[in-house]
Amino acid sequence: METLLKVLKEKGYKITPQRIAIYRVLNNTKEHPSAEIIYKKLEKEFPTMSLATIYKTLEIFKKSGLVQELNVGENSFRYDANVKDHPHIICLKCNKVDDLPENLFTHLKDEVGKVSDYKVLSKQLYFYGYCPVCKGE
Amino acid sequence: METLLKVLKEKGYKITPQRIAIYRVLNNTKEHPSAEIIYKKLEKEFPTMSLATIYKTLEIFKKSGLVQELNVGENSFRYDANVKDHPHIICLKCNKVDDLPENLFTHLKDEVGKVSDYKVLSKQLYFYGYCPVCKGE
DNA sequence: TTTAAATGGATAATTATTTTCTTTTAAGAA
DNA sequence: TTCTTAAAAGAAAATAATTATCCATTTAAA
Repeated sequence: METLLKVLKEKGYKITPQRIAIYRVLNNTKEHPSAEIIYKKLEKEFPTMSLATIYKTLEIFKKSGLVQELNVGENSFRYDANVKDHPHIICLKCNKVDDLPENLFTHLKDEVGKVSDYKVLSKQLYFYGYCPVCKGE
Repeated sequence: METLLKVLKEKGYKITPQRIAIYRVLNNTKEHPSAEIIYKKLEKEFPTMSLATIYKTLEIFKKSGLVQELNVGENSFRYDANVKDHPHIICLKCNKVDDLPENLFTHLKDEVGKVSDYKVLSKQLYFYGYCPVCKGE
């Protein structure tokens, strides 16, 4: 949370209750919520906050490196306050999105650089299957 | 192309000029076009074809395993007639999407299965950077 | 050739996201 | 602490991609 305050100040953005709340939601969950979900989680505490504020805030967070945007193949984006480069795994039945260990596959970027002629900067790795709960059904 | 005819027949879908044309576009390109792009590529040949037809057809192709849908982080999907599980690399400047060799990283699914308690079925690997053209600028 | 079922095309409807505009607020200056 | 003001919030309208609906037409199987 100090991270949030420090970064916002650094970049010249104002520190507002809404921004703090949105960051808190993201920082306290492992579930990689969408804008809509964040909105619902905060509607009791901030009854007047609009979805536009969520989107604008997420945009700022993204630009500032405070969150990363995930594209797991749904019709909306999800957000993760863990900005370290780490893979995700998605349950095809319950649509849960879990983290995978960050140290898994750290070497892949270099290998791709060798075979591709691209200057490789980042990656997004998504695995799909059935989660521990759903695979038993 | 025989694949298309065989699969459609197998699954009980009718073979129509539009479907053949859409599959032809996808099968003859490496550029992973979106629905919109496919639409534009075919508008001379099929001036009356609507975008809805493209979307409906892509849905059928997807369900039938004739194409795969890519989610490279844009606001629209891209489509690939190469349904083999292979990684992609996206240029952050010109937005080109290239294929990476299929045999790269075939073992990853098993490794994830070991550490995750998921039953892992598939994966999507996206790398980001600058393409050979753009990296020189 | 016949005919039921599937498809295509036009259009309206959805859904996620972005923009616009007005009011409110955070943060530094006085 | 109060004042000032640019930035932010909120409401509502606008976009853009995608999906659904409806009906005339086409396809494929008998």
